[in-house]
Amino acid sequence: MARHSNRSTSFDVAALAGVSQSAVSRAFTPGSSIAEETRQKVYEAARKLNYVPNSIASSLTTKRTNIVALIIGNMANPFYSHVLHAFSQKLQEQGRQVLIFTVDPGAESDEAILHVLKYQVDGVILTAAQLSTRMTSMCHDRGIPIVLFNRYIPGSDASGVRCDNAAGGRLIAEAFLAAGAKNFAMITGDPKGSTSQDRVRGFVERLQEEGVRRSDITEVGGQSSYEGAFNAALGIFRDKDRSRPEALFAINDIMAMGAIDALRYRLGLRIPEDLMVAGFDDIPEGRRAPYQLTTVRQPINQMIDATLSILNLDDPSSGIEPGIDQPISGRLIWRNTIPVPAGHRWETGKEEAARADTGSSK
Amino acid sequence: MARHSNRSTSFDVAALAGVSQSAVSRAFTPGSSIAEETRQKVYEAARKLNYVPNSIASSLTTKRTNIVALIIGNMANPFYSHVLHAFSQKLQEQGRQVLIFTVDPGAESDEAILHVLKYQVDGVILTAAQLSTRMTSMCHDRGIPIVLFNRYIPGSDASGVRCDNAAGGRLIAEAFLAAGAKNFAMITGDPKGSTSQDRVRGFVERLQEEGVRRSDITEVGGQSSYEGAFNAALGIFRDKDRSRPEALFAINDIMAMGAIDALRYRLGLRIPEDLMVAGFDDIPEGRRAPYQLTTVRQPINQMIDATLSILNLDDPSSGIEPGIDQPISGRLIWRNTIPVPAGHRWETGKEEAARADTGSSK
DNA sequence: GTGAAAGCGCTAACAG
DNA sequence: CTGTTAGCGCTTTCAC
Repeated sequence: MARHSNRSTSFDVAALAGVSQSAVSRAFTPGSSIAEETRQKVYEAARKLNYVPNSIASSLTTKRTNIVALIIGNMANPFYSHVLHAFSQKLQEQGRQVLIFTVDPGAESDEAILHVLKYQVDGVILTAAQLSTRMTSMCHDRGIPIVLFNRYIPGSDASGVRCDNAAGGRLIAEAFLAAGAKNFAMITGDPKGSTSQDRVRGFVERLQEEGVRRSDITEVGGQSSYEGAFNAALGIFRDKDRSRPEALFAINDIMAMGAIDALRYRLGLRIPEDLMVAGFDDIPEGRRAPYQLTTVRQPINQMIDATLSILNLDDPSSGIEPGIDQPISGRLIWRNTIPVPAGHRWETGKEEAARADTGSSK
Repeated sequence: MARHSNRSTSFDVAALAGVSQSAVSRAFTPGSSIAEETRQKVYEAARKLNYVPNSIASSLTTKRTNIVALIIGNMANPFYSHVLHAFSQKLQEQGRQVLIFTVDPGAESDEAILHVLKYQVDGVILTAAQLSTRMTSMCHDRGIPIVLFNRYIPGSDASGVRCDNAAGGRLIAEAFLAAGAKNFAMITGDPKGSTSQDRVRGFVERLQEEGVRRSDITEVGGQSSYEGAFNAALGIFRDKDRSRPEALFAINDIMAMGAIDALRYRLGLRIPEDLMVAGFDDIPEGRRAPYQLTTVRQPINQMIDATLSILNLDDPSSGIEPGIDQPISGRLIWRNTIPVPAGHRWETGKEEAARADTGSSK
């Protein structure tokens, strides 16, 4: 049987129901004026023919595909697979679907954008990937709203939604300081990405305010991955020349997990006794028993809502706002990879609180 | 600025280039007969106008959207996020994109299919979700190929690609037996899913062949999730009435990880000394230092290739094959959660071998 | 409330 | 090789 043999159209349904084709269209368009009686006739005919409206065809006239492109640069980091899941769910609830575009981590997504454009998507969300200003303006020109999730292009007119990464970096520095650390190490992510840069910057700034010298802060790249951080950690702590850091900040949780495993299983270090560690993101994986990671929570649901609201999918006539970029602040979640300083009263990151804004958004 | 203000069409390009509109169409259609010179003229005009062909419009005539629907029921299991990533990458290489449909784990995906149909996708891949035979035949009727990934509907005409789960279950049983276990426990997944059922069946069958009584095999549901298995493990091993199992089979790796953490961190058990554990899937996460999970590797790249080949996206005229269902066998990856039986020569699951077919498919 | 008719942006014969 | 001409399946005026 050849494909597309019997895909029935609104004309077929119209014929069967004894109405005009436009009546069929109306029957399936919420809010259009049609008598309940005719609508039922149409529905019955449609059911008989297994008719499903062709939304591709309708988008030709409506100029809306109900498809949102999600460009994602690092599916290996669970943080982003949770983000993807959350977006997909929320969008589905509004009758839209996510079209995925994967790009290599750290790669330019300019080429991807070109493909995105072909599909006439209603909006695009870009996460964990680079993008040139030229591309954002191409989207703007065609009236396609684009928002950078957890990323921004300095000096661009593209909107961005992100956690206040610099402030988060400061929070971690603060925690280390309170716990008495004097020597520090960082495992950084994508050196070109603003996310990693900002976290690093905040962290270092806060440390420097307390008189820590930059030379007392070791810095190694971990490629934003578990494996990369695993090796990076080995590199830092094997090096006998340096005085051993007492505190390690991995700029995201998945790297913190990799570092912790390397430290424990390869180097036999105890955490936090021998070394304190912190991450960033607060992915559910970091909350698990072996890690109990102290971290900064990204307010993911808030960020997603903000993204969707900037996209403003419901009102295509609204036009594109000039880029807005309001960082949302995260908060420190205190678990077990930094010793609680004596006499210090920290907000605890116990599970009651932990559920507040994270994970599934349902 | 209102959206869709200036999306230029092939007519605009044609006018600027001084050719007919069909020439523009040809210029962007690989393999169509057009003079190199005119093609260049068209390209130049297109560039000036920022023209990108509207693939939605073209699909109206070609009957191909270059979109493949992926219905996914359990994004929380890393196995499936790896699967998603792999599909997306491979499909992208062929110039196609993945449209995501998330359904609640274990839920019927019948409603999702209805939405899929609207988008006129070229094919659908269904993973970790239930589907009625009625829906598969609806797809068949309209000539949309559908393949069930790691799932099958007994007695259905839908094609399926899966690991030989029953055989895999037997492999685990075999390993436990070789290591001298006498009492067993299982943590199962979605009770309605064939995947969990088959793994359990193979496991139990093999055990029974060796004279193990069904009553010596404890069975608890773990909801296919880390957390579910964490709690399930606690339930099994807290119960003082039962003689404590010596071997625990979690029917997927993510549950094995949850169980291991519960056992170690809550109950203080050592693995494999106090209890041996095995999983299924061979997700990269299970290879990490804290787990070193003995498991059955799903030949994910083979499975993906098989799926794509059944979908046969390149040849829409071919018609849909009557359901085929050829399980691909997985192999046991021996790591550290089952003690290696003395004198037994097992194929080791060291990393050289581990890279053979798994993870990124690049 | 309903039908007729004109497109949406593109591809696919069909002549030339 | 190139232009002309029909549509693809649907939405949307516009009369009635």
